[in-house]
Amino acid sequence: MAGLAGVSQATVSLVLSARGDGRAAAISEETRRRVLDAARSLGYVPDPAARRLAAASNNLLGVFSFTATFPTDVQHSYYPFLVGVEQEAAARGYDLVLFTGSSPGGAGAAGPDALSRVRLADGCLFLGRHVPRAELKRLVADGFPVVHLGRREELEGLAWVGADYVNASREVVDHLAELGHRRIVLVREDDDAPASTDRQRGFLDGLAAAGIAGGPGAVLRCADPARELTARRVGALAADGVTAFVAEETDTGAAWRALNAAVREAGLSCPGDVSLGLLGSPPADLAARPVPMGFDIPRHRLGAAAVRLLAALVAGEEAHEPLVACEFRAGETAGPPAPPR
Amino acid sequence: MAGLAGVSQATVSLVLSARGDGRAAAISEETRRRVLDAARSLGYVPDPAARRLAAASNNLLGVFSFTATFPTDVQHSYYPFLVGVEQEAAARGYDLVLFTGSSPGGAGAAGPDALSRVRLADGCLFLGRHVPRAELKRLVADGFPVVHLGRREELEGLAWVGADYVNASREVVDHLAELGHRRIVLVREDDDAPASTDRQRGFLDGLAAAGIAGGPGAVLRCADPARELTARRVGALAADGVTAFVAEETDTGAAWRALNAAVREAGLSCPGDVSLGLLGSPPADLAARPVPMGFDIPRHRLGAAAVRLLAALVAGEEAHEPLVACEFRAGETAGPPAPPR
DNA sequence: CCGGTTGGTTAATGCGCATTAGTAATGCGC
DNA sequence: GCGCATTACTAATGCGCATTAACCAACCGG
Repeated sequence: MAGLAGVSQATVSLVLSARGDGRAAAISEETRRRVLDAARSLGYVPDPAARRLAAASNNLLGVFSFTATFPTDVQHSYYPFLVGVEQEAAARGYDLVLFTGSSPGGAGAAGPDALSRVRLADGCLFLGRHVPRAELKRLVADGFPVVHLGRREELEGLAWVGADYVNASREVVDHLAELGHRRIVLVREDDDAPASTDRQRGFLDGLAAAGIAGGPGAVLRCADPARELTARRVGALAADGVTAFVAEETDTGAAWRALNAAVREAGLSCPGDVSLGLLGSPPADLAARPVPMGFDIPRHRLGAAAVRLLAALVAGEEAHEPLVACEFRAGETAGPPAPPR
Repeated sequence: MAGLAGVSQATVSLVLSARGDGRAAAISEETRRRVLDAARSLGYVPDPAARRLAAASNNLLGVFSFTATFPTDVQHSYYPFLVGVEQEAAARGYDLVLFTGSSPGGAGAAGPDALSRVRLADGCLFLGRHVPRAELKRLVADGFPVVHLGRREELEGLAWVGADYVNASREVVDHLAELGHRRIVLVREDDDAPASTDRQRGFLDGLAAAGIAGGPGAVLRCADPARELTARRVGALAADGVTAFVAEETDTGAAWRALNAAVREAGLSCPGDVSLGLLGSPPADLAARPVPMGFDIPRHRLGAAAVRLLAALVAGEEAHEPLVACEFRAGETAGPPAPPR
């Protein structure tokens, strides 16, 4: 231990774990220097496990992902989140521990104690849908700082950050309303995930704010968009006065794909005859022109927000606003409505 | 502690940390069951920090990158390596610690002790060119297990893994020779990085093996390929009997770009009039058709190899072969040479 | 010259576990 | 019935640190 090179042991601890703020502890400048020098020359570093055991903290934030953190399929990865996570963690002086949760062949994956390794860090961020509830609940119940990336309200007391789909969807409708559209239809899939219901709520809010009657016809709920959303149906709606369509974003992008196909087949031009909006980002294979009007989920900001929240929890502070605003994207698929015939 | 619910304490430890293999310790079946039941009903989980403290190894592998690990610019990131690193680490039961070395605003970034945090893990992987030599040397000298991703021979005793450019480049030439080409020219930039010289060596080896005279004209070294590699020059070479060109891969892809442009301008068709090879992967913006003949650096395998090597060092074993073979890519830019006129 | 005070340092304690030496209980042979 | 081996468990120790009470020196006012 560095104590030999210097003078004592507890002193080393006092020097190395000196809190930057507040009272600068009772250590003479000379001693401090001696200790630091010795530590450097010996390459001494306090053992994080010991630090943690001794009821302190070790400046480590865990990241536990239930799909491989670095999947081979980059498309559906958490990479964009991690960009923000890493930046924010670095800015706050934390290092990251990647718990390789259930990677292919993952080690600690199986057992019920897979999650317990996480306690090695000061707190932990969870990514992915398939987090075992029981385990997570225990962590929360034990007062271990935990933040879930993505909305997660069913679990009492679990902190989370998510994107504000309601307001973002509302902005899309606002935009269409400002352009002059009075008949707008939402195409969504038949799914009750919060991400879907949030978007619908924002959509309806937007209609209401614009003084447009929602009515049951304003939302098209399709179990199989590709089959149900035919060119004929879209054509009929357009003929009936609908001038704008909005589709929700999902993993598959089915609603958006079907909507686009139907509009094209119906012989309608996009910004000209009807305006289209996408409540999210386009799937990778449709990312090229034309850029859809809609919004982007600020994944890196979400990651950063999650770290901020986690850091606050670790520090014993209270949680703040968990919703992060999305970024409106003007795109090229929305314009003034065609004059009625 | 679960001891109360059961009978003792050390017994709990014996039960819970029972090694599956070997001698099943001296615990009666009944006691074992009692302990397990109690543990389950109390939701007891051994504190990993304490375990590590007592066991003296923490199953953590460090990853220290001198550019942000998750850069905003995904193109030039270490992401592909990390895919392999994570998989291999997971497979071996290690967790990863990301030392946010010099991320923008990084915390421990500045000080000379930035690297010493690394000792927290059982060993550490280093990515990036700008690793401070002195610090690294200290780690190595102290016997701390260190592996550098990318060739690094100047530092005595530093373990590293790298791609085998020599053999990969040679294979490219072999392929051309088999197709019947007898006059092949290498276009490279004016840089003495090992990645460049390795490729040239492999190229020359390939020529020699095919019984083709290397001669000084076989290698075109350009400080500024875009300017020096004109259509006229390429045309002249082709007229002189050169039937195949090979370009080295660099960050910018300048040599490959210039070669392609020159061939096109010279009015030469690619697999028809001349064959082209790229010693590496095409830059992202040229990744579409036509796929160049050449080789791919198996980044994820490199990452995995690095972890294997590091794990071996941690276990006190000796290092193995540091070179990882590249994958030959037939592509669409090479064919039999045009018959001489 | 003494009690009081402050600044600087250390000895001692405990975090929760793995490990090892040691104890109690039982079985076995002679 | 006594030694001796086995089996089943426990007491004790230490991992490396943070923390805290305690200690020592010097200094100060009275």
